Amino acid sequence: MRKAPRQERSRIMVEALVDAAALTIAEHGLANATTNHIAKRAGVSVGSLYQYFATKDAIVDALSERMRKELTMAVDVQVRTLLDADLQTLTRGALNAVFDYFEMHKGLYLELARNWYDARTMRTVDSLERYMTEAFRLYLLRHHAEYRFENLPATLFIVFNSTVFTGMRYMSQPQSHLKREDVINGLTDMVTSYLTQTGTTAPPAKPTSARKSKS
Amino acid sequence: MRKAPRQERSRIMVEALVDAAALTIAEHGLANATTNHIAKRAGVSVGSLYQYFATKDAIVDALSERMRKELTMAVDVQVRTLLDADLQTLTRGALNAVFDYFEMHKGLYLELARNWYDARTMRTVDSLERYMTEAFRLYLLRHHAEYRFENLPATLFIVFNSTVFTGMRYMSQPQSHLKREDVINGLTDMVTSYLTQTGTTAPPAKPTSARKSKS
Amino acid sequence: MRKAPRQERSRIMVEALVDAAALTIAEHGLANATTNHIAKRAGVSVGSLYQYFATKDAIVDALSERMRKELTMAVDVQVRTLLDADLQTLTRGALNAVFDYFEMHKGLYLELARNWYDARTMRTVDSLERYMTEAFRLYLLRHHAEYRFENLPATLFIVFNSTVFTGMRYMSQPQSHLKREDVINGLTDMVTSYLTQTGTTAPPAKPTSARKSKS
Amino acid sequence: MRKAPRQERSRIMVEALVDAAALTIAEHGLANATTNHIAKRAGVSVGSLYQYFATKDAIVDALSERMRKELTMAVDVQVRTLLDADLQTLTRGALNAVFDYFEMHKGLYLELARNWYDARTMRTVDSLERYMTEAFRLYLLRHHAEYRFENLPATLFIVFNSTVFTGMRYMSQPQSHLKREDVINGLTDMVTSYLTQTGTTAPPAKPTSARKSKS
DNA sequence: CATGAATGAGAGTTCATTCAT
DNA sequence: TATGAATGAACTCTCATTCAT
Repeated sequence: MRKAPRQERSRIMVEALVDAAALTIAEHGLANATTNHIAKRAGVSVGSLYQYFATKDAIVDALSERMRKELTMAVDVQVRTLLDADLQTLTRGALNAVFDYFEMHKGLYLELARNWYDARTMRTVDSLERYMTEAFRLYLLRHHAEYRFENLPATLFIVFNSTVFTGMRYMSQPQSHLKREDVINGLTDMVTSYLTQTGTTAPPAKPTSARKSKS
Repeated sequence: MRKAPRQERSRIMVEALVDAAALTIAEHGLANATTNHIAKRAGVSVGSLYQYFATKDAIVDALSERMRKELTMAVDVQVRTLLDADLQTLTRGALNAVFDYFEMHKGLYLELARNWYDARTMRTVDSLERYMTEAFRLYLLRHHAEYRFENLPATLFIVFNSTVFTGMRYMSQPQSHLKREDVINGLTDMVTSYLTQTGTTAPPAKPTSARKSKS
Repeated sequence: MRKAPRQERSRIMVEALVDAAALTIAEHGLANATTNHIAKRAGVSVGSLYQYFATKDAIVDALSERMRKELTMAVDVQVRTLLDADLQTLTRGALNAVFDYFEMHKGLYLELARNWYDARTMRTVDSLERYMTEAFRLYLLRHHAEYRFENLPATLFIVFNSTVFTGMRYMSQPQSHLKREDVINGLTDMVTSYLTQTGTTAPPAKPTSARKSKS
Repeated sequence: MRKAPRQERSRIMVEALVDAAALTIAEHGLANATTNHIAKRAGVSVGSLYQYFATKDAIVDALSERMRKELTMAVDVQVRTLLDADLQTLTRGALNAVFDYFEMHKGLYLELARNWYDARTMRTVDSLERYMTEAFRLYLLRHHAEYRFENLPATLFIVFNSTVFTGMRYMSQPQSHLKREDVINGLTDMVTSYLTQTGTTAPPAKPTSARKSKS
């Protein structure tokens, strides 16, 4: 089966290197993961590493990208399955998918997640947010009879970040006195009640901007 | 007692160094901020820096600590003032305090916030969370007639992290198409509706794993 | 098996670095010999130095070790050859070997010798002492008809240190008004007369310094 | 008694600093004793230290010098007392004086002694050697009927260095299996037998390299 | 293409020395 | 004079990156 020799080999090498990067970062932390560590772990020389990645950052980027793809896929599966379920079920499903994914790679991508805000990973977060937001938007549109929003982008931004970061923080703690189930339940409740609420947004009844939100 | 002798001078130097650290970190990022950069920015020599801080980490710790104190204080003022207000007003007040604080130091502490999960800053986050959680708990107890919770710790964990991280993410973006007001309103709504909801927590009425849920 | 591959190159580099260390230490003194100096003198970068030695101390250790091996070997040759010679001949032979060795590397290891007492080189001295002591002990046992000692360990300790340090001091002086031959002769006489003496050890006949020594 | 204010104060300060240097060096080792340590230990500021000593080395020099003076004095007392005693008694007396001195300051000057060969302390050793050599020479001259030497300088050089360095090495060891008494006795015997021997110096009666030293 | 020895700028930290108070 | 905060050159060691083999 000696087809696709070049490209195939190359792809395998890249995968192996990203794997090694994941392991090394998980073990030593992002800051202490050296290119030599990674190369050795991948069973190749540093020289080879630089044949496939121009820069150390390029590897981390690739790892972020892979994480993004996998996470997206994991959520996507849930969302497709639950497109017709009610909001609560969908939310819980999506959250469970995310929690599962992180737990599956226990600590593997966690260190990466910890550096979430690195310029490097910023792109990845943005991309992830775009996808999730879009998915959620589609769901909401499909159920437009039930939900109506004044400011959909803001709502989605809030829902995405609240759930993702709270989940990430939960899983970042060595051990928590909270049970995973409770966190997921809480988040689900919060999101559900937020999205299905009947009323009252906007400025406080300060001097009473008196929005008679009959809408 | 001459004017501002020993201790005063020392305090000023420490402040200057922490300021410089904040600036330098904001500009170069936490990882690339060197002790020499910081010292130079503070207008002193590295030697002086090490006269006041035993270690590079010690400076970052000091900066974290300062941020924690200031943020805590900013929120504390709001909370005390609004102890008798309704939940929505209180939430909005607290959120505004946090947003104001960060905007006041625009980018100053932001880079620090970005590295939120560093082992170093972890302590600070924990401490902040403890404070905020306690404040919120007191408020809720004072209004126990109105609110009742099954799992208060989980609820508070979720509220704290959702608001803080969403706010932080919002302000981390160079520019957003969302208006600050919208984000604050959204968060406020979400928290309010979550805490005042009437029902339904817990496992979905999943007919699956055969929970005898008659639903 | 190409010519001198991995291991050979590595061995050469190590040798070159130890050589450079010897030169640098001889020139600047142990305390002022920096890793950068040593690397530069060896014609390589600091990085390379640290590829072969984990620590600055590791180089000095290697240098000490080399000195120990060479010195031991030099003396060993003499001792084996002269095992059946008389004590005077053996002593002179051993001393000449040591003097030759140091003169051969004129000043090369001298600075190292000067720091003889460094914790670092202490081990080396101890090892050297053990070897020489053992060699001498074997010689004495072989000639037990002629020599008899009350306190052999003490005797050997004295002989070893007296000859070695006196020799070292002699060679440490930029120039001396004494001739090498005279020093060696003197030491030989001293050792010989000490080991072949007939009598009188131990505390002086303290009470009554009136030692009946008719001599 | 307010006489000699300037000079007296100055002398006291110098003493205090040298004392502090001795303690600090004994505790931290010569290489790790900083001027700040020494000044603090002396209860003054670094600035003051530099008022009395131009350089860090100057303090070490002063300490060496003091050691030299004290050691010389200690030996001098013995030598004067024993000028008419026999050689063995004199030697033992001198050795005991040296051993006592070092033991009295257990470890205080030991670290300094360890660095005996430092350019810095070289002078001191030389001076000490000159004194001891001279004292011994006087003794020998006084007893010229008994002792006669072909090469007095070489003999004295050997005796001085053998005894001093062997003694120093003995006391440098954390603990030795040899008893102080045995070492002193051995050295005494060695010196005595060396100086009172009847014959045979010079090249071995080697028939070998065939130097027909008729010359 | 693979290798891994070599590079060297740069990081954190120390400490002898100075000088304004 | 005494002080001790300030200095900054120098040190050890690291690691992303290159290039001869």
